[in-house]
Amino acid sequence: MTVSGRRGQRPTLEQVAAYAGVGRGTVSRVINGAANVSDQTRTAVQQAIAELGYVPNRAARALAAGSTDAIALVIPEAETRLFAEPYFSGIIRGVSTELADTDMQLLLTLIRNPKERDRFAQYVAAHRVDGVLLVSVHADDPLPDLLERIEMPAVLSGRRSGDEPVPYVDCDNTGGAQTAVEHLIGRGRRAVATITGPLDMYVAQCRLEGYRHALRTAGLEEDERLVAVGDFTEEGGRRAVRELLSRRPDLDAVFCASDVMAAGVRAVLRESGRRVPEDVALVGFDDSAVARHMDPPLTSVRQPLEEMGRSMARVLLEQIEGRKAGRDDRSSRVLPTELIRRASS
Amino acid sequence: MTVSGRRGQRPTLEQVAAYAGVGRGTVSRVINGAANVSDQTRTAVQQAIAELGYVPNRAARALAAGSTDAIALVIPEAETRLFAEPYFSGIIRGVSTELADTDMQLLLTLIRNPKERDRFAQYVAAHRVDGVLLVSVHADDPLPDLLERIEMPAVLSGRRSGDEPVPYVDCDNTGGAQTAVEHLIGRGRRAVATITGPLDMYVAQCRLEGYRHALRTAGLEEDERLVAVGDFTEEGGRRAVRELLSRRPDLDAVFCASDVMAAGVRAVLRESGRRVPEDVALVGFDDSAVARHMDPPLTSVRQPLEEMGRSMARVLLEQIEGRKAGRDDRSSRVLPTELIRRASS
DNA sequence: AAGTCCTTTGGGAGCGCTCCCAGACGTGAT
DNA sequence: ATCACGTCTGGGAGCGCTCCCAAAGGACTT
Repeated sequence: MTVSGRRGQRPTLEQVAAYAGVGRGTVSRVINGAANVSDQTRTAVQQAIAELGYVPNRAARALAAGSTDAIALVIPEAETRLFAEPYFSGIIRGVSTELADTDMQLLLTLIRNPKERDRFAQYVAAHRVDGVLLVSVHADDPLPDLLERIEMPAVLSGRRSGDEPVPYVDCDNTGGAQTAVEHLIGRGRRAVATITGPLDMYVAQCRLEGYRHALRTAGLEEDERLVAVGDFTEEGGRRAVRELLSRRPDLDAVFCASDVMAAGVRAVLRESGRRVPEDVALVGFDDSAVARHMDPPLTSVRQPLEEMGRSMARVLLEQIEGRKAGRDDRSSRVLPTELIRRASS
Repeated sequence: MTVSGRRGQRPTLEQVAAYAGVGRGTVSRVINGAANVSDQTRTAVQQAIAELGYVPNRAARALAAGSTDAIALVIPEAETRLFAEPYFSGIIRGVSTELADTDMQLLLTLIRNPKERDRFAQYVAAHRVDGVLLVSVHADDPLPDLLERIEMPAVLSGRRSGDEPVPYVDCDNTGGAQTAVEHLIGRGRRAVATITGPLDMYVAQCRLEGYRHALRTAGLEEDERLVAVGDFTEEGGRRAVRELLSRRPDLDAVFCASDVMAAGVRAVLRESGRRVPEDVALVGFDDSAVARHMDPPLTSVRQPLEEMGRSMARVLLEQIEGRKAGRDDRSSRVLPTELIRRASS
């Protein structure tokens, strides 16, 4: 009899059991940390596992147990380019860190078009993953509702609206914006303008709300001519700031809802002969690479991306765990932001 | 009798077979595109699949077939921060694109420390994936050799040395550097300096070689005082350019082996009262976000990241396919770079 | 001494698929 | 009519695990 096993014959549960002189069930119990195993037996099994270098077969486990030990991280492709890169990799890093101690696998899925979305939807519906992490979904994305319907654990990064039904992890956009604007006011600026993101995005609404709140708190006038709607792109920032300058040429500070827009603003200010920060102070949002390398370096609101990633993973794992135990562990989290002060303000 | 199936009872192969009035084997054959199925039967089965919304169970398939339909993308954590971000996400995007038509899954693994590396090594040894994509491995990383030993298909992004034994996909670093320097010379610069990466990295050696080659071709002197060793960081760029300026205050161009170093160089040049590009022309490498947002925008050598990712996936899939068929399909690829001209040169 | 309960254990019965063998059927040659 | 050969098909065996039931044994009680 030759050893079968079509490739790199790894030991199986059965072999470990035989080696340790116990039954299959017992080894399984030891591996899965079930109670009801005597210390003596447990030790013997653990030794057998170590000596044989046994590693459970994931596919077999998944098949038998009906779970997959994998979660998917879904990233809409469009966002990847737009949102400054740190967002993307920061979140991944956090998620990965949190998963390192688990034996959950991280499945990366970029969704570029409706066809791929449908494919993923089907994939998820077939229960190929235990949970889903959705990065920066749009308000009209059908995926969250689909997941809800098939009772697939999910966590969003960011909210689609004020009363997001799906568990999420977000940063305190309102508070971050408010702090930024308070900072500008604290530096003596009085004509503080803002360039928002697209206002159909909740994140943009929040940052605008923070701006308004800061002005109100400081007792400053809220001049609508100081508010311009942008779209998170550099070109959008350019356009918006030109608008602002034409309406209120006396503005002495601009709070941009993203660093990328701030880069556009900076360029236009230079063209118009205004110095930063002497004539116009500038603050951005995201603390991206762009901010650090601008001239002068841009003060910006930092999101705790890595921590957000970790939280997302944690919240998702709890949800999965809870579902298994028949509970309903759904929670969300909002993390604080931090103002990174640089020379632009 | 109620329907069993512990969750969201998806149809199984068996049920499809019953529905179509054929045997299990036949359905399996249709799904896997095997020959020897009459058109009539095939059509009937396909219809049954469509009507029942059948999706094969991956775990079962993996268990029965001994393959996993998944490949791992491994990223050493250290690199994530260092290498400008576009690298990371560009490659991922390409890989993902190429995999979209396959039903291969992409597993993302960040490796932060030796412990995690060992864990991954074990994971791979247990054949939990069909292949591995390694992003920017160091010369002393034991992973490639391990993979070689256990005959696990693998592809590297970048080479560790001139005669890389493991299949790789790289960009033409030498050619890119050469083009960049030729461009500087073409603009009338004669004292062209370079700041290299750490010279124990092959990529740094190549870019230096390209620099040298361009000078030689143009018949310019190769003054060692015009070469400074950097480390791909901004601070390293600062230090290196100060060194260069002290040795050759008359330099009129600098080719930096990375954009990030160029950012440091730019700052030092400004401090020293030198204008870019009037006094000193500047070219970087990577075409990262930093390059676009520098003042003036930085001319830089672009790597076709997305295409590299696609190639990596393709090369790996061929290798996996080949191995299945008993062949040895190992190939590597070197892709061309492109000089993106901006105001800095 | 018999009964009760709890802890610990072994192993059967699948999970849903692929692989492969044997059988059914058809075609053409003898 | 018989045989050989090819094409197509059904279904058994098994992948390595988890789940769960029943049995074995020990500690107490009555």
